[in-house]
Amino acid sequence: MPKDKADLLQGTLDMLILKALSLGELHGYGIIQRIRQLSDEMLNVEQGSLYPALYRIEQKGWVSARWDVNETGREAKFYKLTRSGRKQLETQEASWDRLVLAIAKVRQGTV
Amino acid sequence: MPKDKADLLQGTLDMLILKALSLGELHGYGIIQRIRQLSDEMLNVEQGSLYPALYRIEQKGWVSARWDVNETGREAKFYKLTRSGRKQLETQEASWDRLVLAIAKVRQGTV
DNA sequence: CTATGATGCCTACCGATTCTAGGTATCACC
DNA sequence: GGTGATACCTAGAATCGGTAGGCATCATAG
Repeated sequence: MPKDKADLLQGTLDMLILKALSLGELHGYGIIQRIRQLSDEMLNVEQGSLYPALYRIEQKGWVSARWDVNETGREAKFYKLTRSGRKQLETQEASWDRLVLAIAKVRQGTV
Repeated sequence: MPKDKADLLQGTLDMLILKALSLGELHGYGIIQRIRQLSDEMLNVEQGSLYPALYRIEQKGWVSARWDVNETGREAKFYKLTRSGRKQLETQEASWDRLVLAIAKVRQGTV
C-alpha cells in the first residue's frame, strides 16, 4: 500500500516554507494548505514537521511572526519572510538546482 | 567559505549507489569515484556515509557482496545489484522524479 | 629509505530533520 | 451533541549523512 503522497527529503521543507511565504504573509496552517495546493496535492506537510520547522526558521531570522486575526476572525500566528529569509530562499533554491542537476548527470551517465 | 561540493540530502544516497552499481559490479571505494565522476565532480560521497549505507543496502537484499581482487591485484569487496536492487532503483528514481516535479510546481506557482 | 598520498576497509558518535502520535481550543454544520 | 475543519503546540522515535577517527597496502617523491 504505497502512499501516493511523497515523503519529503530532509532539507527540502525549509525551502518549501520560505517559498510559500514568498507569495505573501500566512499563518502556519495556511502554509500547509498552500504547499499542498501549489504542488497539486503531491506534497503534504505534517503539522508535526511544520511547527518545529517554523520555530527553527524564525530563530534563524528568516521569518518574523506576529499574532493576528484571519479573515474569519480567528486568532492565528502570521509569518512573514524577512529580507534575510528571501536571500536564504534563493540560496536554497540554487542548492536544490545544483543537486537536481548533479543527480541527473549521474542518472544519464554511462561508464 | 561555502563548499562547492553539495551535501547530499537524506534519502538520495541509496539511489546514487544503486545507480552506480547498475553500470556494473564495483567495490566500495570505486563507487565513490564513479559517483564523483558521473556527476562531474559535483557530488562527493564520504566514506563514513558510504560504508554504512552499503551495509544497510546489503541487509535489504538490494546488493550482494563478495571479496575479490581488483585489476591491480588488491583485495576489495565487490558489490553487485540484485534483481530486487534493480527494482528498488526504479522505485527510487520514480520517487525522486515525483519529488522534483512537485517542488518544481511549488516553485513556479503563484497564489 | 622514509614520508606522503592514494587506495581500500571499517566503526563510533554527532547533528539535523521529519514523522508519528499525542494534546488543546474554537467553530461550523448536521 | 458529535464530527470535521481550523489552528496551535510538544515529546519521542527513527533515519541517515557527516566528522573523525583507526588500520593496512602500495607507489612515488624527496
